[in-house]
Amino acid sequence: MSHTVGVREAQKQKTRKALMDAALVLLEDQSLSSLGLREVTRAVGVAPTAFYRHFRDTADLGVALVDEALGGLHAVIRATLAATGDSAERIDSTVGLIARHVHAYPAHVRFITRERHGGVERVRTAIGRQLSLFADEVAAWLATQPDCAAWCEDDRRMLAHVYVDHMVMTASAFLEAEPYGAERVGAAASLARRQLRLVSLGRRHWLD
Amino acid sequence: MSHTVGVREAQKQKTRKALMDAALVLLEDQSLSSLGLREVTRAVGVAPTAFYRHFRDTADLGVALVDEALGGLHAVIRATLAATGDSAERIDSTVGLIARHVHAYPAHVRFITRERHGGVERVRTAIGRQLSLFADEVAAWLATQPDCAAWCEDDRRMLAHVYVDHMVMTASAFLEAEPYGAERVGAAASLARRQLRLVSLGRRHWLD
DNA sequence: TGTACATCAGTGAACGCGCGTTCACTGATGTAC
DNA sequence: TGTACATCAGTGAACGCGCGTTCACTGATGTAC
Repeated sequence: MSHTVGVREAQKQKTRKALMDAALVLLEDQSLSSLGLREVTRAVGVAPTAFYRHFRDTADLGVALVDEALGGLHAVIRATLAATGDSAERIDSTVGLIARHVHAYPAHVRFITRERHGGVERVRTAIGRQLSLFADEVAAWLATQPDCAAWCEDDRRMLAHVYVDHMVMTASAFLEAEPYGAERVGAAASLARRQLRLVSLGRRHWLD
Repeated sequence: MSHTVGVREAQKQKTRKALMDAALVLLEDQSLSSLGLREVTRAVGVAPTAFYRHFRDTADLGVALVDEALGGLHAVIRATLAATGDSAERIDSTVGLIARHVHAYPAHVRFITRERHGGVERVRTAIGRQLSLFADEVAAWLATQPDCAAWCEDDRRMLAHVYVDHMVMTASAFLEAEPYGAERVGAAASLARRQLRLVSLGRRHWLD
């Protein structure tokens, strides 16, 4: 039942993707706020004016990058939450998942951590909205967990917030560790696991 | 014994400060990576070339802003750690302190959260170094606390890291809440306090 | 205290350059019959 | 299947503009005697 797109539309999507990929590379050592439209088209090998066929401006491209970077993670998060196992197993597999994701999509992760508090409002808002949706999903899942069922809604949101922030910070830590080799990546993983253990302990004794 | 600086040196420092203040204002809706030297001098009302009497480039100005924003906080942190009181009192006063600091220096706080993962390496490094020093101080203090004395050094650094990250995140949350009024600021404070309570509980049961 | 010289923060003109945006265009793809 | 017209992704020239950096300068402040 897949809709076959025409040759023209396929080529258009290909150029659009090329612009987004080139932007991600250029954003490795600058912020979106200083990214030039001509830089991006030059990197792709198209005329500067071609940019306007795809995006209104670089902020618009940034919003598209947010969707590409975070849009697909909702399913991953839901799957991670649905997984079974005791606390230690869940922590290990979650941290492993983050490590693999950062390794597979380093430029996307860098973009998100850089622009989360960056200088382009529309992009900051887009990232904030996605992270807020992640927190919603985690909070809804917490409501189904025996140990949190009795918590007030606000406290569950607080904890969900902690988990989401921790995920972003851990991804960022992995990114910083990568260039220094496996040892530093392992240290980042160990740090992340112990932090999650601390949170687990706090969670277990929240209603004491 | 205070050294009296000459008129010329005093005037130079005044211009330097004016450049830094103007930059902070301009950085409220852009990143350092796109801040122009001419923008800054225009805002101050000096010739573009005057900039070079104070800074090599805008990255250099950024590093100076990092020192201005974070350099003075070491004493504040040490004082906060040295304060007495039970866990709840300490949490309340710490969160209150952060709230007041953000209210007093919003532009500095925005600058730090924006550039912590921003596009200018030298500035990122300068911020990372300062935050790492904060973590050192917190870790050293934890070593003096009865409940953490038996922890391994790595675990104390982990917890110190959590406290420092939480401080930065809370400052950023206050900053985002401010324009929406006292209610949102109060919610941010409540969130921060409960997160610290969660950490306290985890800490108390770490060696169980 | 007064004088003669040195220092140096800030000036203003000039430069080459890349920027974002406009416009009319081209030619391959899509569509109707 | 073939033809005639419409669509539209990408082009290339042109524009005015602000950028970072250079340079020789000015004139107030500092210093030595």
